[in-house]
Amino acid sequence: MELRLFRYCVAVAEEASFTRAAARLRIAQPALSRQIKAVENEIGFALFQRGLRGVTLTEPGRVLIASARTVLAEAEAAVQKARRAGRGELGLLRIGFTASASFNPFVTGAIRDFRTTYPDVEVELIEEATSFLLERFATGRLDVAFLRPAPGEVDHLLSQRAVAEPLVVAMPSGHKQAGRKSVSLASLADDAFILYPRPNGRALFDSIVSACQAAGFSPKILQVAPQLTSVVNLVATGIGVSIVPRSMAQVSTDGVVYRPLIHAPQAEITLVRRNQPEPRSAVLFAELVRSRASRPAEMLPDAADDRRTASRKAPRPSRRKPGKSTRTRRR
Amino acid sequence: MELRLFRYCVAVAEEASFTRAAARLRIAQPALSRQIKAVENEIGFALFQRGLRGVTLTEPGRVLIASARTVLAEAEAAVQKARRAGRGELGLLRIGFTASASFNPFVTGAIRDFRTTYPDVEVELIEEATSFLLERFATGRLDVAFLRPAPGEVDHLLSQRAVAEPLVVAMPSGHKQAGRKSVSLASLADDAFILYPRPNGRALFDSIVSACQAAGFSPKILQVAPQLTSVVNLVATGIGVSIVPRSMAQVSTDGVVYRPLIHAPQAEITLVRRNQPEPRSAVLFAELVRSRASRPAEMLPDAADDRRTASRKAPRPSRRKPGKSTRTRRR
DNA sequence: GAGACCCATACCTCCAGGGTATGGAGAGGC
DNA sequence: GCCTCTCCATACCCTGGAGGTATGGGTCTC
Repeated sequence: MELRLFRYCVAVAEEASFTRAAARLRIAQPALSRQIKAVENEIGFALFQRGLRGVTLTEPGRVLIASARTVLAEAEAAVQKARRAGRGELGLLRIGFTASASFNPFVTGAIRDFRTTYPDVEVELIEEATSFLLERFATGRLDVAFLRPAPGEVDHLLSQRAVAEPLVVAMPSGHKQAGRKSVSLASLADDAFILYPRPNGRALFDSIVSACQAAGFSPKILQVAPQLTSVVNLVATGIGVSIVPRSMAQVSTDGVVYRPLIHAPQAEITLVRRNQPEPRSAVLFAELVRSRASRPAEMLPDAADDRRTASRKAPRPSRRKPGKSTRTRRR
Repeated sequence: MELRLFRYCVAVAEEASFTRAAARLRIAQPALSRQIKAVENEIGFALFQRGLRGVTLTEPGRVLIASARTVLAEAEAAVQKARRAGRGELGLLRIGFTASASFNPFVTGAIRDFRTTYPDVEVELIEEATSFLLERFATGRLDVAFLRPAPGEVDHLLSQRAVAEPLVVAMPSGHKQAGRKSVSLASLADDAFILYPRPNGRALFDSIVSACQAAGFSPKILQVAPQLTSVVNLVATGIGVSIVPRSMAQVSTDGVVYRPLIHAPQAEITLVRRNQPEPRSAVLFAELVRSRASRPAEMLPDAADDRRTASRKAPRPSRRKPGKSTRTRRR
């Protein structure tokens, strides 16, 4: 059974006449008669009651035509949906980001912006360490990602600068420098540094270490925190200080204060995406990020909003559509 | 776009290979390649990412295949449903009956029985006077009906005897014969008779009149009741008596008593159906009625059940399926 | 009874879907 | 490094079935 036959049946039913239906279908009446007969043979029952003034539907005819209409409509809809998917307006986009990027209002704002601009694209959020994100790219399990790549780490992928933010010091509130308005790296030469493992995020690790070396010392590293958020908690215990991207200051933990660094190095967040079988939605996302990046942060209402609400209880009043979901994965 | 192309796309997606899919579809691989390419041209985007070891779906491909599967399944289901409709197991059956027949447990039992046996046949119940039912047959707006035809009235239709029941007297409870166990027609010679208009039901009217004449008198007819149920209410007012089918005794109204007639005439209910473009479900219904009619009433659990519950508040605990409905029309 | 209308049958045409042969490109084995 | 295998694409040919024309049969209308 082919859709053509469904179309013919519907036409005959609507015109209540083989002759008129054939005219509408731009085929000859005998051809139509034969095709309808073929359908009736396949069904095993007459679909039309041939009368003297046209035809009427039999009961199986009524039932078939009712279904045929929906089948035809859905077939057409399937093609349209595929086209939309081709344009990137519909489908699935897997967005990865590192824990440190997830606190950046530019990143969260871009994702939210994308979801409202393209509501039919299902967004899957994947928070993982840079190394795992890159592994996902290699195996095709990720479309775009915000991360902080080390030099050369993403040469095989398309990448574009998304946003930069200065690093700040996170220190116990009882630290001797805690009273200062800003802190120089050199003054932390004797402190223990809490960082997370270098393999999980080479770029940030290396830039912190090299900034210290530029300030004239090699940091004493207590490399114990698996997650970025646990770094802050460890700082709160007083065992050491840390250097984190400024947006981490949103995580206001009792016993931790954040202070700007004098001559602070910038930590860049890069948007990376696959280049070979690249879904169009990833291109749309990259374009959206690019246009956001070209605007100053103050002009981004979402980002500003994000910063204000970040420390509150429900930072994101997500009114999600039924049927659409934003899945989030963490390791 | 034809279903064949959907089938091809699904096969390629499932096999992840043009070669294997072609083998499964029993066509040559180049033919399949060409057809898929045609689809991709129509969509405007590649559906498959050609790799070295087979192919993978692109995003528009994923979207199309997901829809294609449901379209294919529904197309197949449409054919199956039409076949079922042809066998009478699915569709619409319009069952008519007169008011007097609607009180007969055989009739209601048969309808209920049909609904449980063929749950996918939507039953439309139409309660109208015999004359209107016959008019509906003439214009094809009815499939089967329970009625009491006058001689020759249904010769152009298929008809079969369904059930017979004796006539009984309905009289005011203060009537002088009310105390008797059974009543002879002759003893009612001086009473006024409440009947409904002859054109609405010639058969019953005529059989009552001729029974009276056989008993030696012409009834004085107060012909004022448009509905059968109002006959009973009028009897309750004390202005006269009536002769009704025994199953009407279910309508227990204060002030009315029913008494068997001595040598009571039988009132037959006939099942009538169209013969020309007859839906198969009407045949199934007629067969069901025929098999019920061949069994004695005592062996019909539904009928017995019906009689017991008829005078209660909710005579029919209709647990109807969602989506299916039993429509009822009255004039 | 002639004409109109409508669907069915008979027979012919032609193109699209399918087949065979072959090419090209990358992966893997020796 | 070359051969081979795998897999998809291209080129070209063939055939079945969809579609066209001519015509017939039945019924209603005028």
